[in-house]
Amino acid sequence: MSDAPEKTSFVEDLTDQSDDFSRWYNEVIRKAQLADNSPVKGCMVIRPYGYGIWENIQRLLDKRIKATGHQNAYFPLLIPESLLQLEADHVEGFAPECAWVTQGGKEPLEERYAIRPTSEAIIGHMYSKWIESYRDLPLLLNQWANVMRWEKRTRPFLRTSEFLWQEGHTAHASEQECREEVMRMLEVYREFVETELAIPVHAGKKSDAERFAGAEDTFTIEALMRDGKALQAGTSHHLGQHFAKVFDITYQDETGKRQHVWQTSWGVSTRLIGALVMTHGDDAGLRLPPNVAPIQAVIVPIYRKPEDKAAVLGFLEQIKAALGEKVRFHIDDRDQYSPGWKYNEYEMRGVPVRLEVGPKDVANSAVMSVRRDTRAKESIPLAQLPERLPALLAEIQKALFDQASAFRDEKTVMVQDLAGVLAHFEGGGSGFVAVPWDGSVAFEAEVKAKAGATLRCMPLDTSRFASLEKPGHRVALFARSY
RNA sequence: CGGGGCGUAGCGCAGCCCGGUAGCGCACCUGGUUCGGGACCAGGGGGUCGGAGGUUCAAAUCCUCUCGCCCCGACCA
Repeated sequence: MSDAPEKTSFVEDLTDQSDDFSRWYNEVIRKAQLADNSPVKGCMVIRPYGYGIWENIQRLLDKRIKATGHQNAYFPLLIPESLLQLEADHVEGFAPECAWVTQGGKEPLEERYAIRPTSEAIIGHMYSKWIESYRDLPLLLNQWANVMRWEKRTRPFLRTSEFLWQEGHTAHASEQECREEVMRMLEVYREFVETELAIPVHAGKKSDAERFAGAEDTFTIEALMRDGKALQAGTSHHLGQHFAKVFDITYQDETGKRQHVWQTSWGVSTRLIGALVMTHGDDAGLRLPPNVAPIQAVIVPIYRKPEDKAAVLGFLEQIKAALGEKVRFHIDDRDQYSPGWKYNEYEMRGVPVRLEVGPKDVANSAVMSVRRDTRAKESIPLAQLPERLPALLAEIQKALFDQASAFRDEKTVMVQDLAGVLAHFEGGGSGFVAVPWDGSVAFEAEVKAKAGATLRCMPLDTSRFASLEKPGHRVALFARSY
């Protein structure tokens, strides 16, 4: 082992990231069994391992959504066309990518239904019935659901025709309260994504050009993938009173006056799984952050002789008892695969820690742990395992975040003007380019036309961009993106 | 939706140009030996060539249409 030639990858048959990042991405998703293509265009099947990540995302985010006062509910999949059309910008934004139900059984429908591309319309309609008094506000609902957008170009997790997400929809009595909610949920997303997914993000405001269809303001968290492209990882929208006016969502205030509510909506989707893959993955495959990894530690028993097998399997019982519910572990005792095969398999699937248990370990009453991220080995005495393993997982979680942060910072450059932005991208640069921006639409359009990069956001935290401060300007981050 | 590429066994590919009804590697099954970084030997199963139509005595191979996937672009979580 230690005297063997240093290999950067033990995995065969996986394209290197540097050779073809897209291909690497598709292969990892397929080989790690996160998802598979289905017979329906742009629709993937999320396999148990991929869905396990989603379940962990759901669990950890749902806790935060509830902790901030929201309740879950469920609204219908189908939205009558007339409802969707009420908000002009909204329908203009989404109609081109709606799938329509036009027939029920053998009868054509009187009015066609859109398969929801998002639920503002149907929820707005219901809110108008439920909200009467200031005492009914704020109304804070969230739903976990699937939505469908007829995308021209799809990619597993990043852009699928059908995807899973949560969408929060809230109604408030005042604009200020509404804006506070928008920022509160943006912060929930930022904290969640950085803490649980170990993905550093820039939280900021979208430009008018990049805003959500029908929103007054859109805020976003922007992550950076290993290939230098940005990915919008979550959004929080200030909807103002647009939807309230068209859906007639009003309440009587303390003085008996009729007022329109102020609304927000916010969501993250299964795209986060794609972000996870592209933020942490390496040439050997996935590297999952322990907090969301379906399997945090895989135990590989090793034995040769029958008496070794009995001893090892007996020792595994002690390990199981010691670990209990402390970590999500899996014992791979399949006989048809060699230990070496299993090492490679679980590294490719991104399991954070591998625990090797062979005769030597049994003799020492210890297990040999190997980190996925660094391949660092450490023998852990059984007695210390219940303490040491969770600590090790926490170290890996932090290491992945630190590594991604360092990469992101290294790939964030500062320039002073439009020429600087163009020079960066035309010179083959990638990543984020921070620049003082006066709000000029022409500036934004030129970057898009010449460099293929868009304004990802105007970061809220500009502390790191102090050198770009300029009167009448805001710092803007440009990047090529997914 | 525009440009390009590709659909042959579960996966990766060859065969197609010069029609004669499929082959390789891995995977899979059985038996045995193995097992601390993708083990080895022997035996075995599996496809009618994305789909539809056409040309032909004969089509994976030629023609038309269609569906899907990948890459680049425009649009978007």
